[in-house]
Amino acid sequence: MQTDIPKSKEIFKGLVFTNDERKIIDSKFQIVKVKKGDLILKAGDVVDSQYYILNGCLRSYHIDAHGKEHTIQFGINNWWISDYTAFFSTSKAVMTIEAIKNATLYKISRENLEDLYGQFPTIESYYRKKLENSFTVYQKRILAELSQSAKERYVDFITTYPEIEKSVKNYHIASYLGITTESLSRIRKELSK
Amino acid sequence: MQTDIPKSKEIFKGLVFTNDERKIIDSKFQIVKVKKGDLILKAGDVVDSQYYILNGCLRSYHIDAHGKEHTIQFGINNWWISDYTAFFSTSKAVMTIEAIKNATLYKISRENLEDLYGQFPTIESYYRKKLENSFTVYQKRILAELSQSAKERYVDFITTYPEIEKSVKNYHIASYLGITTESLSRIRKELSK
DNA sequence: TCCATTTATTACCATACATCAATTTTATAA
DNA sequence: TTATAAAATTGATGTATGGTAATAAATGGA
Repeated sequence: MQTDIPKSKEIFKGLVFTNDERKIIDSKFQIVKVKKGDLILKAGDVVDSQYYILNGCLRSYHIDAHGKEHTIQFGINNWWISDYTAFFSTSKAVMTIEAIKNATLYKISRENLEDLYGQFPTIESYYRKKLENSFTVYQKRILAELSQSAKERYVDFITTYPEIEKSVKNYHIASYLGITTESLSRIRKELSK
Repeated sequence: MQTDIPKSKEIFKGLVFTNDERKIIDSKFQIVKVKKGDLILKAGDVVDSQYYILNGCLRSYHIDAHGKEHTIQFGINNWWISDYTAFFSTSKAVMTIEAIKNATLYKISRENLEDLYGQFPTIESYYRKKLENSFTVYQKRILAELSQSAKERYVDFITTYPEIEKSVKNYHIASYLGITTESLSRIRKELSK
């Protein structure tokens, strides 16, 4: 049995709320349990929610015109995941989100999130920082793709995200780095020397 | 002589303010005129401002470990530019920002911007949307780098940003696409057939 | 534990883009 | 307008990564 920690305590770790406030916040999130292989979102879907990952592992990927998968994001413990492009613009999903391992998620709808923004400025500020941080991560990734070799990007990846490396397949990492699984295999061989 | 349009009318085109409010807002921005070749920010600088581009053309670029330049962003008419990674985190700049053409900018400091956030929720919301939009643009660029050839990315670039193409050199575009100027030249030859 | 399936590796060859070194074209300033 | 510098192009060659196919290793279910 899991101790019944309020969702708000898990999600908004740094923020302080009264018990009454926690009740309001907790009521906006819905627990979703998914099994390995499940898709929580498919390209073309309407995206009206985002997900806090309590545990497990997921990835969001795009399938290009040639049918190839490109991983945009992995998500583990304490991360958020969604198709944010679609979520922000209320357009249809271009990403698919798949559970790589069984996972427990807290789902919140755009509507409920906007309610929280209105009631709790600290929550709005929390999401703003999250967005600023994602922006920074994306910019670093663009620079890495422009300036580094596949080997360098792989070493950076496993150094920066050792926890993710444990949970995902090499072909997932390859699709994140933008190389084939064969090339990644050759890189790994090189590095093992 | 230029008609004296309030800065706030240029910058926050969709938003409605009273004359008194406009005075407050306008007082937070400072006009900066730069000449072709000027740098408004250098790698290593403290970044405490961002810039609205009234006219002209700028680019922000990163110089990698091998001394190569990688353009992250171009900015023209009505765009914003800064080293946002540094601006958000109050860390030192990793980007250099250069005027490609003479330009007129409206500069706002982090402090003044936060004042405006406090006084005008619509301004805070304006910047949030801007950030969401940049996030989306970055994600598209990551996907393009992962899934498209240099030729495809070049065609997309000149189709999406015809105004920018007019103002910048081919080697600027090459550094944005992540290829050499020689490769871009070959791609252009191919396309002209 | 064993079999079936998934995942990773390897070899061989192909291709996109990089590098280097001219050379030509275009822009700029005296 | 001419001289000079900056930018773009071209050719020859190198290299990183891709594609295909076969095999090996690891994983997971009966």
